[in-house]
Amino acid sequence: MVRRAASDDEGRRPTTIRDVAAHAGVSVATVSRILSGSYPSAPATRGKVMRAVRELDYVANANARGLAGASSRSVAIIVNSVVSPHYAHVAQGVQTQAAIEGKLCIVGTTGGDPERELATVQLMRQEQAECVILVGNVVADEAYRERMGDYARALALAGSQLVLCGRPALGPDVPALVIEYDNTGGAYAITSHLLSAGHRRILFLGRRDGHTTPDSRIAGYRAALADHHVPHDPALEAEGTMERREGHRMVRERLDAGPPDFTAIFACNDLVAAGARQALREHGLSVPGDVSLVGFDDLPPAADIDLTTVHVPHEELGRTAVRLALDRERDRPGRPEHVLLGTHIIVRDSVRPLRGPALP
Amino acid sequence: MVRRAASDDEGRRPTTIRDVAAHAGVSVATVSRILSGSYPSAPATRGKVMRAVRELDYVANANARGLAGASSRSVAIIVNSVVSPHYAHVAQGVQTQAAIEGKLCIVGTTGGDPERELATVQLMRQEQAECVILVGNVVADEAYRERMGDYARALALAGSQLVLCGRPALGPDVPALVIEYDNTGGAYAITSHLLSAGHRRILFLGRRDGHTTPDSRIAGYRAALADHHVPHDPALEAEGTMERREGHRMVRERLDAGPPDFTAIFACNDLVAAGARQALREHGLSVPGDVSLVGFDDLPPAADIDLTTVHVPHEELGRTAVRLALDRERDRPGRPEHVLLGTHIIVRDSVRPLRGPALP
DNA sequence: ACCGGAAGTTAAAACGCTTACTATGATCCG
DNA sequence: CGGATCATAGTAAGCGTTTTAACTTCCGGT
Repeated sequence: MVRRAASDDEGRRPTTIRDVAAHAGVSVATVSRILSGSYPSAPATRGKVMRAVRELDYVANANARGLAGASSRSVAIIVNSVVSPHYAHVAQGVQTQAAIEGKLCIVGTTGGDPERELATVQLMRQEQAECVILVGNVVADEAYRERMGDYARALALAGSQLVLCGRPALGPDVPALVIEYDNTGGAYAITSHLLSAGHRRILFLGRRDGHTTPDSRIAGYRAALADHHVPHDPALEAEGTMERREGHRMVRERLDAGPPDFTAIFACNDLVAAGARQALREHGLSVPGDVSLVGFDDLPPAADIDLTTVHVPHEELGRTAVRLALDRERDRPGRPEHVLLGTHIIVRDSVRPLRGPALP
Repeated sequence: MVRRAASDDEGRRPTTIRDVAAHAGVSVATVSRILSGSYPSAPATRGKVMRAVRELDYVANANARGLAGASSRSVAIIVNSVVSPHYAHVAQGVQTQAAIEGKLCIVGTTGGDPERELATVQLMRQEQAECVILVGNVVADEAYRERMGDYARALALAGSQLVLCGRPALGPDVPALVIEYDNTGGAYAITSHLLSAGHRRILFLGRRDGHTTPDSRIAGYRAALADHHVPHDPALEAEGTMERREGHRMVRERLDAGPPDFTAIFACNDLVAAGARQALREHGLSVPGDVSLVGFDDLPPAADIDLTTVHVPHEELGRTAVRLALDRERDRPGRPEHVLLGTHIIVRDSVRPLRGPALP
């Protein structure tokens, strides 16, 4: 059986537009036109062609289609990892909007490695993606910026478009769309929330100089402290990545070293907050009874642990990225090159006002 | 330099292999062969070509490449949603293995709609994906099975391959790879775990007849009850979908109606368990103090809420799907058509033994 | 009766690449 | 030293679409 199928091979080649044309008794050009729909055609012809398509179970070859002229109808998204809720939600937005626009979505992951990111961009360029969306946090290394700038130019030259999603612009002369959300503003707001509750010693979890996301969040934290005339203690800025276990580690190490010298914690994201919360409980401290805790992102773990946090419009970020990138009237004066989406606090049950005078 | 290269052509058309050939002073065939690496070539020629590629910043056109013979180098994955941890983790596995095999990954989402799923498979067929991986739970509707069977055959005919990942086979004559994990076994094991702790009235959360995943999990639950000679009370099977808020709803409605008539809960997945836990706490019941709680999946929410659950090898599922699908020695006798990956219990802190005689 | 043009259709030229098949020297054996 | 062998490189024929330009009809208007 299998052997027969294999030897039939030349006969069993997939149906092409030529087969459809022959079956319907028209030319390939007509079939192509009718299928792409963008051309007048007699109803009778149309009927014949559609029937042939159904009978032969014909599906167009996307490669040939892409080659012959029409754009490849695909958008590319590059993320660190698909399992991280942050990226997943942005990806979901991209997916949704891509589907609406009739494009499909190719995904690349980098594991946070700039080298792999660059390589993946090249891959997407090969693939003729209509736009390449880069999501998230990255090292603001100079050599890297330059290289990415080159790629942005290369993409633009090829009629594609680089989109930076949730990360700062590369430079004024780089042809890239930037869709950001207000990291600093959100961090400022939630730090103020803690300050209003009377907290003065707020531990920041996840400082990581040179990484764009933590950098802008810590900036909001510092600005809020300054505006409230609370002295800034660098010792209250713990260094670490944005992973759950890092949140756990940072708090554990701190508590192992002695009793807490803070009354509240601002974790640079919800994952870190979840880790921190676990470490606190392991040391017999409750949230918010003993320590107040806030995060950033408003992603799944937040609701589960009743965390007050900053809501980030992840899906909208992705949708906007696609929508703007595909908005092909490039010359249209109204088309923004830089979008900043707002963030806002979600109050749950992880912050308690500090009783009595709380000055250090 | 750049200006010259651009003005050489009438417009800013992207660099082609012909440009590279001209620049290097060789034929296109030579460039093609050197780039694909699958051919002997003199080191001198190779050097010239590589330099030209670098100088012109040439990247091959994947569409043309796919058209001209070489396979399209892409695998397709179709999931309900990218944000659900379950799908995300499988997708991660697919991504990883695809990257290892040098393929890229195109993703489609269906939102759980069978109609959209079918449409997306067609889209992937157009795209000439080397395999199409379908993940997860689905209604076992007969008409749907038949249509999917047709698609499986169409894909096979086109040299592609349908892979069913975490869902049951379509039928004996359907050319599809099936990668499952042991839902029933896992459910049996964790139910036994509760039974061994003395629980006799175990509430099952998430019955949904006709949906493959809940069906097979509840089957394990029932089998364990039967084997332990515990009477099976259909009233202890609450109906609902696999979402967090549904877990919350099912438990809330139950507790609103009267005091708990159960001592433990088996939620059909971790998300539902998280929702259930929240509802319990809102009613002043603690886990595991008052009620024991277990889930299924071992995904992020589980660790945060200290949930005893069944570990599912999600990533491995995705990796295996890609690996097997691309294993193109179809005739190789050893190539399995059906793989069943094992599951095992992860014990955390959400189950407490029941004291004293616990017979109903 | 003739022309201009609309409507519908077609032949054929791309699109950028891979890959038989073919050509060219250089090397080697008898 | 003639022809066979080998290592490279080139020629050209597709791959399955889209699209341009051209070609029929078939009108109504003059």
